[in-house]
Amino acid sequence: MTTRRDAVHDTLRQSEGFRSAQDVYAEMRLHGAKIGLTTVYRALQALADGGQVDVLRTDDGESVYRACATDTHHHHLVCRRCGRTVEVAGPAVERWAEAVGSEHGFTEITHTVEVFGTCASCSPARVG
Amino acid sequence: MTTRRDAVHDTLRQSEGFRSAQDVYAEMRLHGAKIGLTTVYRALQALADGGQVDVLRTDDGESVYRACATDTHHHHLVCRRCGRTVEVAGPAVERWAEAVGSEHGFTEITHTVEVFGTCASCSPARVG
DNA sequence: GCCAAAATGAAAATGGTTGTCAAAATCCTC
DNA sequence: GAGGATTTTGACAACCATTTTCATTTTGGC
Repeated sequence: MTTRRDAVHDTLRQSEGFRSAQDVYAEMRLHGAKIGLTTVYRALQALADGGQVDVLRTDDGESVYRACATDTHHHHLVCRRCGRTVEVAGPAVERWAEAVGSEHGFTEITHTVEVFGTCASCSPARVG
Repeated sequence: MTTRRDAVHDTLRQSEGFRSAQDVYAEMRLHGAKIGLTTVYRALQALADGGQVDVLRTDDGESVYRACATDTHHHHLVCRRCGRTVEVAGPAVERWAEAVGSEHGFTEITHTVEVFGTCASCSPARVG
């Protein structure tokens, strides 16, 4: 058996960064794995559910997964002109979110943070 | 009617938080506006493109828009079960966003923060 | 008024993700 | 080890937000 989940997890481990479910599926097929798309999705979800992989959404709304290597949670700084994205860490925000949540009796707190700005390359350029 | 874009922008201004394109569309129709879903999408994109509205993705991968408020800036703490919303201020976050932005050479920094959690009334203990 | 460019919108297409459900694999019980 | 319950799997359809298409309408200039 070796549940397909392990295979999926394995494939993800072999990848450097984040991969979409479709990517993982395609790669597994390339390697000759006999697996269905549905199963890949389910495996990924289960893995994410169990905390074995990290999930995040791309700007396209696509979910991408990464084998849990660095559990460093981070956010994105996005240039509103060129769309360039920089990954940023924000321990202060994490703490703030937690604090604000429990302060109001909320539990299982998660948060979404998006920082928009105009990057250096676009800033000096004339606007409009 | 000059451009439907103004109508869309207007509708968005009347909303407190983030609204999905579909929401905006539904609301406009309720108000009797004669507009198509396609146009709402296009207007929202143009608005976002011009920096008149902020965009972000929900956990569902749905795009939500908010008119650029220059008023009192605050964030929302949303219960993922009952949808209850609490407005919260986060000076620490504001500073963090600014710092992180300029640290990477970004200017005109804005940010969106949404905190999700389970409120006291919907505590996990009751989940069955 | 007329023509050209832009805007509009209804419907169809797109595409990632989820649901369905029957078949196959696995586990448990005897 | 056999038999049946349970879980997993996967092909395919269903979903649904978003995008594209394309013909029609509106806007603007002359």
